[in-house]
Amino acid sequence: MNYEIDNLDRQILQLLMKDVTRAYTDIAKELGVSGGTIHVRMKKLNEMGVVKGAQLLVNPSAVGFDVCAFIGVYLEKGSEYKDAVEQMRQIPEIVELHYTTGSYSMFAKIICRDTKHLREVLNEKLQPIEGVQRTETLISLEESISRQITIQ
Amino acid sequence: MNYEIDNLDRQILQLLMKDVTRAYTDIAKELGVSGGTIHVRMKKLNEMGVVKGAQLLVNPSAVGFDVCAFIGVYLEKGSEYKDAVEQMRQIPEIVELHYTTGSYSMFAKIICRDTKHLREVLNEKLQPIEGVQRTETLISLEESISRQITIQ
DNA sequence: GTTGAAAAGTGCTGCGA
DNA sequence: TCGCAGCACTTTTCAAC
Repeated sequence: MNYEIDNLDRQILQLLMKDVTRAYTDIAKELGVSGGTIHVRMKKLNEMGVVKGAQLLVNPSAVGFDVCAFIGVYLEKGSEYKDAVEQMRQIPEIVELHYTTGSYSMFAKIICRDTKHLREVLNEKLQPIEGVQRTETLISLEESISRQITIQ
Repeated sequence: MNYEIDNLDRQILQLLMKDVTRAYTDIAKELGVSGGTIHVRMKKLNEMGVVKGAQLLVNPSAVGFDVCAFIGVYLEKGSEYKDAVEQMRQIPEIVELHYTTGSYSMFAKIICRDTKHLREVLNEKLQPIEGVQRTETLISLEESISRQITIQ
């Protein structure tokens, strides 16, 4: 199951990352291969875990989630990381969690309805987690860029 | 064009956020309405900008992008923000950029091939931008959680 | 591994309630 | 405004190269 991604794979991915609704036959035409080939490649990329499906892009503020924030978490000991992750997984407001270098032990991205909701999550859900010493909050006032990587 | 999102809309969004490949007719069955209704609602949500299409989920490390980092950027003056954003938009490695409260002026998420690539982006692309005083880098050693918000 | 066409399923549009 | 049915399109599959 180890397969090197070739240039055709990368081209397919790049085109689909730009517009995932595009038809395979259309992509096939642009790249000069048949629609079946695109299908076979995408199936392989899915099975390999290179592609993890697709995601609906929803504007959070349009559904009532107006506050985006980043939380730096200090743990008492780094070894408590695994337990803390499991507990943070139970907090649906956390959309990203990273184990990072630097002064923080962990770094989370969190999306809430409003500042009151954010305070509730911080005080009632995050801070009570065992091993969490303190947190630092960065509130995003504006998301100026949001896009995917360019793979070639 | 101002329309309140009702409960049916939220249910449709929640189901599609979990699995965007799911057929409208299938969702219709679960929610007890017709397939046409789902289509009308999704069309409305698209026109309203609540839904901004879909995105292919690619595992960055599988395509050779192994380093994910967060960069806190200090600007000399906050007023230089707009110009700086425009220049940072030209850096494809930056996938997210936020204007934040706290000690940083801006906060960026960046995805690179390796640490050498990261250093190049920092030294040759980011630091030379006018108004950028200094930067702080947090490297993500592991992304433990990555998901979407739960809207109800 | 790629191709081309056939088969199955889906999204989309118009009409009726 | 919502639900139903037909049409066009796409994905998927498969045998052959």
